[in-house]
Amino acid sequence: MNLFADIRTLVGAELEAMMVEGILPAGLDLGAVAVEPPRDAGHGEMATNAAMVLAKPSGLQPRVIAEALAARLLADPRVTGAEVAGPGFLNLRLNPGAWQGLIRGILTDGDGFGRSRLGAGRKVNVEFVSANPTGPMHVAHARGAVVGDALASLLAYAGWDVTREYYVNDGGGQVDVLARSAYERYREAHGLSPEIAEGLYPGDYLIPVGKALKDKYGASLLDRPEGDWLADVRSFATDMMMAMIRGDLAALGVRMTVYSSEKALYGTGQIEAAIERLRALGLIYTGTLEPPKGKAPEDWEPREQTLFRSTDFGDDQDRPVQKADGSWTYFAPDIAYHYNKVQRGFDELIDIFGADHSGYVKRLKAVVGALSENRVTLDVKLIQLVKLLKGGQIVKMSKRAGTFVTLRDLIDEVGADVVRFVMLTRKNDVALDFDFDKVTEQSKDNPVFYVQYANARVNSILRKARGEAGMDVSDAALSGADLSHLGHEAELAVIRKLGEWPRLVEIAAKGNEPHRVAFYLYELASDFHGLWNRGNDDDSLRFLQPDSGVSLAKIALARAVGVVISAGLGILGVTPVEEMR
RNA sequence: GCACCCGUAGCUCAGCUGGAUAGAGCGCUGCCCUCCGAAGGCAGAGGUCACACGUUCGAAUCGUGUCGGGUGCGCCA
Repeated sequence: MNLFADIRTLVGAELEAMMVEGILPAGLDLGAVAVEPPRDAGHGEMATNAAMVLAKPSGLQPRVIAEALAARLLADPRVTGAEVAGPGFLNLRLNPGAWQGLIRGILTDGDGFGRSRLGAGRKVNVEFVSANPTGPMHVAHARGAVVGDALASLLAYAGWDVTREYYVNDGGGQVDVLARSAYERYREAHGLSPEIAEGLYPGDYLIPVGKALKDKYGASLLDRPEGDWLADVRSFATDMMMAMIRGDLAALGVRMTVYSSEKALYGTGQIEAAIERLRALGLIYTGTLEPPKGKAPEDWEPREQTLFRSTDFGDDQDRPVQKADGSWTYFAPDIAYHYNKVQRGFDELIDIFGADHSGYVKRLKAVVGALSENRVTLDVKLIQLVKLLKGGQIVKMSKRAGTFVTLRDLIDEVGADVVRFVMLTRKNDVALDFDFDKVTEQSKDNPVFYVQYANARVNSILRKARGEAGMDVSDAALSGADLSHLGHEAELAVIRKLGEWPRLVEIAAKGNEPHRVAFYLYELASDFHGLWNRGNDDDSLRFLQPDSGVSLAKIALARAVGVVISAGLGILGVTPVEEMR
């Protein structure tokens, strides 16, 4: 149920009829006609730009179209006002009954109110997190994890068939470093002093890996050349790291559908096949790159390499798929991996990357386009940095010094719900300040608290009605309420906000922008708190009334707010609280 | 040098495939409340949307250029 869509349908039908009747020229494209909430509520409840966008193609004055359309719309019982304003807007007022009916729709549909078929069941793959399996997740990963997870939920809610995927980078040099680091901890477990050389991972989290290696292999790996143990230790340590990361993700409430392995692509011919496919398209050649301008490496020497012609797609240079020694660069298995996703039948691919991967976007988009004959789109969301603040100070993080803040630390300190909500209070391409002091504060400054508090108030109303008044406040009972009691402007304002929810879901899903949900929830909570506060001055605006019929209608409104907040928080992966403590 | 992102109120940020007088929170000013419908409420001041040109009936939004900040740029992933 989507009132904006309903009215848009009405407007479209009337415009079609006007074309049939010759009032408008036939064959006009109505694609740009929109029905939206006006920016200023004083202008009305809904506005359409139909007259303005059709003025030019029809050769008519906007006012002429608008007035003709207005007269027709007024014939619909839902429309009680239609005024031409500004450059040609048509501002509509709706029968209060139409808005009140929305409440009944929300109570009937529950979580389904706002669900959309926009995605039309198209298959989308959201690849996110993909942290290297070399240590625990830290805050830099957390934001990408939350954004990816919420985006996936949003798209599912809006009608896409969503796969959540983690690409495990277990095939490169960094897992060899992991293995060597773990081996030193293995020696340590045998009472030898570890030699954590420059470049190895010094973190304590590898101590248990060393012990586990000792449990499994005893002393059999001691004093053996690297070649004897590297592969085994690598595989063992990688598995333990992935188990730890899965635990971190679970603690954050992030679900994955699939874990794909980079290593598994090697030796299967998939990399070669993907490269050959590109070669057939004329996009792979052997050549020598120019040294980078500006900052040329000191040891630069020209080498002949296998290159991908990404300059054809706007990249600033072609990109090597093979190193000078003939082995694959990271890019090569990634090509194969994206080819694999294309072959699995996805219609859309979304990659969530850290902002430091920005240089990687063009070549990947080029690869996906080329390997799918432009059937599959790739959208890359770059996640900007998170700056941690504590007591007004920036918390400095250094991977080398081992002083980075792990995701677990963060969750232990403020809770997964707070981490998730706060990470979604910015759009992804803007840096985010995460202020420990603010996010745990119980005040209006803290959006997490403010939204949760609204939901808690809804539950408080339901509890009281059930307890003190002994009312039946099941959704079935509430949807039978006489909603004409909800006629006050402050109440209608909340209802109108609720009416925007289905529209917002579609807008957010179209742009792959889950943060819009968080902002919407804040606004809805704000309107609801505003209505609640007015009850302090005006008894008739309180939710619990002496007249049980009136009470039922007002409780229905509160419950509808709770339904939408719960649905929204569900998309964000935040647990709605029943009660503030 | 090139590519990508950002530049909106004193501060932190929204701004819905281009729409009306550009919004919110904090901070500031004034009034009210401080009776658990508690963890404040109401109102007000405050902006050449970095700058210039262009497209359009209409630009914070699209295009080009300039300035400022961030990130990245073969043999790491």
